[in-house]
Amino acid sequence: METRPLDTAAPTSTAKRARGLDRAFEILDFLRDQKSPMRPNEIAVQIGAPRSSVYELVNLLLRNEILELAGGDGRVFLGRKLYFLGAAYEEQFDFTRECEAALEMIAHETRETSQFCMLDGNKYIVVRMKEGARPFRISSDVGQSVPIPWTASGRLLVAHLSDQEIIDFIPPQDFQLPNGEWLEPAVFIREVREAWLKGEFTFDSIVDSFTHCFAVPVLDANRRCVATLCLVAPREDGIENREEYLLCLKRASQRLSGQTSVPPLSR
Amino acid sequence: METRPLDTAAPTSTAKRARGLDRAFEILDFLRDQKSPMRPNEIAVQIGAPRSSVYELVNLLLRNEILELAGGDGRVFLGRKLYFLGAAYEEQFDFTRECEAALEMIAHETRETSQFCMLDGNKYIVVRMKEGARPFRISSDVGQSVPIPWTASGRLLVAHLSDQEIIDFIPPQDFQLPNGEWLEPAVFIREVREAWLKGEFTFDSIVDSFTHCFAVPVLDANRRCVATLCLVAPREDGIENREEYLLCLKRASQRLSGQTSVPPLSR
DNA sequence: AATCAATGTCCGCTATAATGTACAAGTGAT
DNA sequence: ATCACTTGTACATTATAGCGGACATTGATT
Repeated sequence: METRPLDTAAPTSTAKRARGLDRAFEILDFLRDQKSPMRPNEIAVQIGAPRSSVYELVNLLLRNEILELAGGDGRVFLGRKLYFLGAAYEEQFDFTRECEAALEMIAHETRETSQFCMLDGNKYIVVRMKEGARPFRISSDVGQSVPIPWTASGRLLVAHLSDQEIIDFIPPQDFQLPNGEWLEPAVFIREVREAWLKGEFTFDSIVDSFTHCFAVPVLDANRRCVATLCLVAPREDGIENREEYLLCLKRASQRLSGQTSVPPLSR
Repeated sequence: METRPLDTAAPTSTAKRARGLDRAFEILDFLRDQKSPMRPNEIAVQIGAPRSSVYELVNLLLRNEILELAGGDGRVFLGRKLYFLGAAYEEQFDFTRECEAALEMIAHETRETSQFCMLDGNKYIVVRMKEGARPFRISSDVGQSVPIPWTASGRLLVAHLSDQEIIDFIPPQDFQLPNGEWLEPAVFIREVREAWLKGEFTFDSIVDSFTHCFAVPVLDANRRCVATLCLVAPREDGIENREEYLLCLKRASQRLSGQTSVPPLSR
């Protein structure tokens, strides 16, 4: 019926005149990232957009209650309407309940921190998290965007793409790990394929130096990985209980997979 | 430092060429209302927008993951990104936790159904609800838009507006009650003023014929009504326990009011 | 077969939205 | 007092986004 040109979702930076809609969502994403109200001018500067455009868009978004004045001094932040729209999404694809139950179960059996993760555009994000029995400082907060190659889940979340698509999909600079080293895309892709075959991926976290990460895929009706369940454990614990932990994760993911309540992956 | 032109929020309907952004959010609101995936063509027809425009916008929104393919046959629905944005909003104005606690408390003390309500544009909506001990069919679902004059909470939610602003704000046809009768705007306004003075409004529901509704305001730091707590009880129960219920509601609202976690009302 | 309605695509026209630029006002440092 | 900087507003220009309308498919109904 159609085949989208596969625009790589990237808001394309080279365009001379950006489209209002794209700019608008760029603003929203930026605010989400900042996690705090900002002034239009500041937004314009930071996202590298013309001031006049940003002012106009911000006013439009305010009118629609997509943005709200917040924090005084003309600062704006994400608005109530987004909350309502998000709630409507959640209601339609009601994965949160089962998801919460799955995390609960994992946390109960393993006493470790467990997470439910997805892709947001071309980044990885933690959608829900359940702290383990002895909580320790986890590097990635809920809702924080993280480069895909930095994470165990990342190996599974792009498994439905071809090699070339993976290359095109992930921003090149995201292959630079937090320690400065570069991860060879070919190596990453090999890990992706292996992870998909085994239905799991585990490694010592790249982001910190004391945890071991486990990830297993959550599949939609078409057996595509739309999300992951993962588990973050202190390294010794992780190594020691490896098989038990993996089994637990897989049991949980099995229960989630294929449910109609899991949102399908487009394309 | 500035005074926004105060654009009266009206999405201006007379415009010849609608702005893409407005159309886009019109689509999103429409989908929220429908609560199910729809085809672009159908959307265009129902919201009375040019087909070509809607197709273009839908594609743009798909690219940004604001919409997702869902339900097959090219149907689209609200997308994951909206969920993420909504979550970010919720985190910033973290009223849900206290709110949930307040509802819990009310439900526990009264055994009746309690709700947390706000304005969504120029409509009333139930943001959260806690079913009472003996749940009965409540007319208004969570997330459903309802005309302001139909609800007890409506009397409080517009209390910060002047008479004229109230008239301008509420769509004229919303003064027609579900039974077909017209509520005189002047009468409504009088009720608004009284409700605000007493810090409460109660009446036999207009929407159904067997419940009595109680509403009390939740105030922000500027003492403006940004939300309401309300309680829906069978009529006899409502009349009988009137004072007790009101007291309970007011205690709960007191705890919520003025918290920084309550989102401020713009303008 | 023929007709009609519903759906998706394509393309040219033009109203207008995005932009650059100039201006004004406030703030703080020197 | 002067400069540098940040923030918000106003306006003219032009690239383009929204629109109308033609066309192609499909599937149901006659």
